[in-house]
Amino acid sequence: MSRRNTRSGEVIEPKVSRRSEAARHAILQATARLLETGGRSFETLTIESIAAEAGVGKQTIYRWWSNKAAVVLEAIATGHLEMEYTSIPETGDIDADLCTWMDSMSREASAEPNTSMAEHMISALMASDHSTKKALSDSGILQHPPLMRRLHAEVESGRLREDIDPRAVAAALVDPVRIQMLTIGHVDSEWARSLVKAVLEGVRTGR
Amino acid sequence: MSRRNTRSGEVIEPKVSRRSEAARHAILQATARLLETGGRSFETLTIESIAAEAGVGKQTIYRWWSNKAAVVLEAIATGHLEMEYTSIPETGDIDADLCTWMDSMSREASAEPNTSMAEHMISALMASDHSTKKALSDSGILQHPPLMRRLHAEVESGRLREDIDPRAVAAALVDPVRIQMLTIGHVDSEWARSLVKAVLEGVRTGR
Amino acid sequence: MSRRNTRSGEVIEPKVSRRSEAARHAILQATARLLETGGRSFETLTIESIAAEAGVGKQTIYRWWSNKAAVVLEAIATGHLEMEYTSIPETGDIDADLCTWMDSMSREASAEPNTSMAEHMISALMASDHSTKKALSDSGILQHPPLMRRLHAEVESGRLREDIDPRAVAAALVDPVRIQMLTIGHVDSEWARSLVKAVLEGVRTGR
Amino acid sequence: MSRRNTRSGEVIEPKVSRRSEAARHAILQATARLLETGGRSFETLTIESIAAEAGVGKQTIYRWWSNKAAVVLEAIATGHLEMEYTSIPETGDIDADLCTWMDSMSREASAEPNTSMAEHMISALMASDHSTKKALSDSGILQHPPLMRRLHAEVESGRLREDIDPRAVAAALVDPVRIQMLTIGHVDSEWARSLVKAVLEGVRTGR
DNA sequence: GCGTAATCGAGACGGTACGTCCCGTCTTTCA
DNA sequence: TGAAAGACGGGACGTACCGTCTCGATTACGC
Repeated sequence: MSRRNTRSGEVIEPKVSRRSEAARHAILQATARLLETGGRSFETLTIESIAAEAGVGKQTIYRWWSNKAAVVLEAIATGHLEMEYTSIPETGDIDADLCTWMDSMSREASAEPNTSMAEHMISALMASDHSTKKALSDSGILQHPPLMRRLHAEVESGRLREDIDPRAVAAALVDPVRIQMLTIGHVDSEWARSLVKAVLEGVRTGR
Repeated sequence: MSRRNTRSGEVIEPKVSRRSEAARHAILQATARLLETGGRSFETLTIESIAAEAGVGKQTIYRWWSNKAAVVLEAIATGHLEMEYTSIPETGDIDADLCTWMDSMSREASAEPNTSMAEHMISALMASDHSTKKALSDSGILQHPPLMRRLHAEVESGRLREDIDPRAVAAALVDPVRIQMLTIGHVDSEWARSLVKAVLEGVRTGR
Repeated sequence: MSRRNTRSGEVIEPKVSRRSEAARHAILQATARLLETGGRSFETLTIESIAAEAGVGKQTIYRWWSNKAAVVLEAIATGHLEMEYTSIPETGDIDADLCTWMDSMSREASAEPNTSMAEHMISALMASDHSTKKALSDSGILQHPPLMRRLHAEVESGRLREDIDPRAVAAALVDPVRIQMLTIGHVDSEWARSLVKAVLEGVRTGR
Repeated sequence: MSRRNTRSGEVIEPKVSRRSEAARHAILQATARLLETGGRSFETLTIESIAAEAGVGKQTIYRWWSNKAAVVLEAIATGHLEMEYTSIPETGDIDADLCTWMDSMSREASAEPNTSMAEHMISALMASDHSTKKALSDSGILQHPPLMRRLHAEVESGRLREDIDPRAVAAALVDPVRIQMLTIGHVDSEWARSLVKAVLEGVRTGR
């Protein structure tokens, strides 16, 4: 009964992918809404709640995403779910700026624990398969863009060395704070000061 | 919590805690077994599987722990579930030692992803309530003891500054790697080299 | 951890089967309610609707019954779901009585089609496995008790032969009507008259 | 239903029914194939499986039939799905012939239960709407043609009465067996003998 | 050493969510 | 424009666990 040949006999790949953009959008939107204002964390977010919020059948989600991690990460990648970066003060004193910035991050996290975007993203990434991880890491979202910008600016004005990968420097500054907040929930000011000092001045002696 | 009064009016500390040490041990043991060789990650680990594996009623778990995170963390704290720390080479060249160490960590993680103890522990900590977090963080397990030992040794031999909190230094070295492995699954050698350089030498110019 | 031995060393069968009679009752009750007054036929009856109506978890149904047919049949067998038999007039004229009885059955079925108990039961039986069928057939419910009673009475008063299995006679009278109503939805009076005549007088000639 | 007018005002019979005979055939064929050798019963038969088996879009089925019952019944009515009637022996002894015939039916049903054509047809009829039922019942397929033929032959040769509707007699013989097999799955020989005796000789005494 | 009360194993219970299967409708593309 | 393909919103499936509960049986203590 079925045919898919041209007159000339070749088999043609169907155009297909009649995927509904409306449904896709509704799903990502709903995911963002639930995580941002629906009182859901990544763990308590469910496929069913997304489907309900989006007015969509569950199957429509399962058809295009392998699990909720994939949905959340796509919501992040597409900007439906916006990352919130604590802004870094710009007094010119990089030491002080980084310390106050870390304190701010800690304070914000303490205010409403277990609901930060970073937390959602890390949970989602941990639950993802390799290819999904790759895609998002390439996007650079993990690198804390505001910090990267500041580091680049400092390098350009000659206050920071240019022979060290700024991505590594950013990681050295931000990841300890992230881990601290994920696991302990807050950051000690004194500890933060040491961290900043170590990265800026180096810990090796005798130079 | 409950106290009983004798006829004579004194308040007596209840002997209580007829808690079965055998059951407690069996539960922590089973938890360790499931996570280490049972093919379970923290997410797929269930209270029911622990109870079954331990030959214990579910209630016995719920009676003494508030959730599976608490069980896992106690298993870690008591050593039933042993943390595995990639050992740091000791060639005397701290730069090279840290770089090869990071490469080793990456290689091990790539070998069997999503099953490292660190991952289980972070998941468990994220799922815990505040007091449980506090208790474990105080134990120092998060600080990577081998690295702390090495840093202390270097400080003592005068090769590293002693005016910087070594816990912060350890975090600056190990947490970026942890985050990288949690989220991306592996660590780039070049990036690791930059990280080590930054922390050891500092990124500030013109000193 | 687990033990189940007496002091004397024998292994004891646990008393168990702590099955909740309340739940069992609620489920059968709910099933009956839905079929009788809930506008549900066997096909449109769902396990979920039963569970909801009974205020019970789905698992509690699946734990004790293999499918909805088993639930329905148990509801019938235990009397939670009562069979409704059109009553047979008793004018003494067995021919006329049976004919009016058949007409009544047809009229009732036409009134509200697809909802008679007989229909539910046949559907349920068709969907059952062998052992369940056996159990219910042994109960005699399929044999139309009022008709059986009448036939026995007629035999005793000598108006019907006693050398023929009354169960077969009942079947010869009632099953054609049932099939007719299941498949066509009503019964033709003339056809019914022929049926009664055939069974009462026999169709063989020359006796 | 729709008509078109030409410019010249004449009413033209629409060509209509651009319905694809090939599709129609493929659908009925597929239905038959699935029920006969595809291991599907009426309940487990799905529109989607028919469409897939026929290489046809689902819509093509829904366009022309109201539900799967209608498809199945049309497959029966058009002979795509052939009814299988156990043949009646012809020894001349009508009593014995009917009894052995019933035994054969029972034996066949026991061989592979839940898959007989009769079962499929009854299920389909139960699920149909009134008009569909009417159409099929008028076709006479329900009356077991081989039995009807035999009864007519017996009447013609004067061995059976001609003043009783043979359709009712056929029903009295075959429907109890059908019900028995639908619900219990087999037929007891002794019971069958009684059934035949009752219908042939009648159950009334004293004539 | 005897009664009593906490703890134990077992697992049923009311629930929530899972991921799958179909339903019947709708939309797109092709011949 | 009919038919194939199949995405869509929806509803039910049967399963896995949740955290609570009840049930004897088994201690270990205080009298």
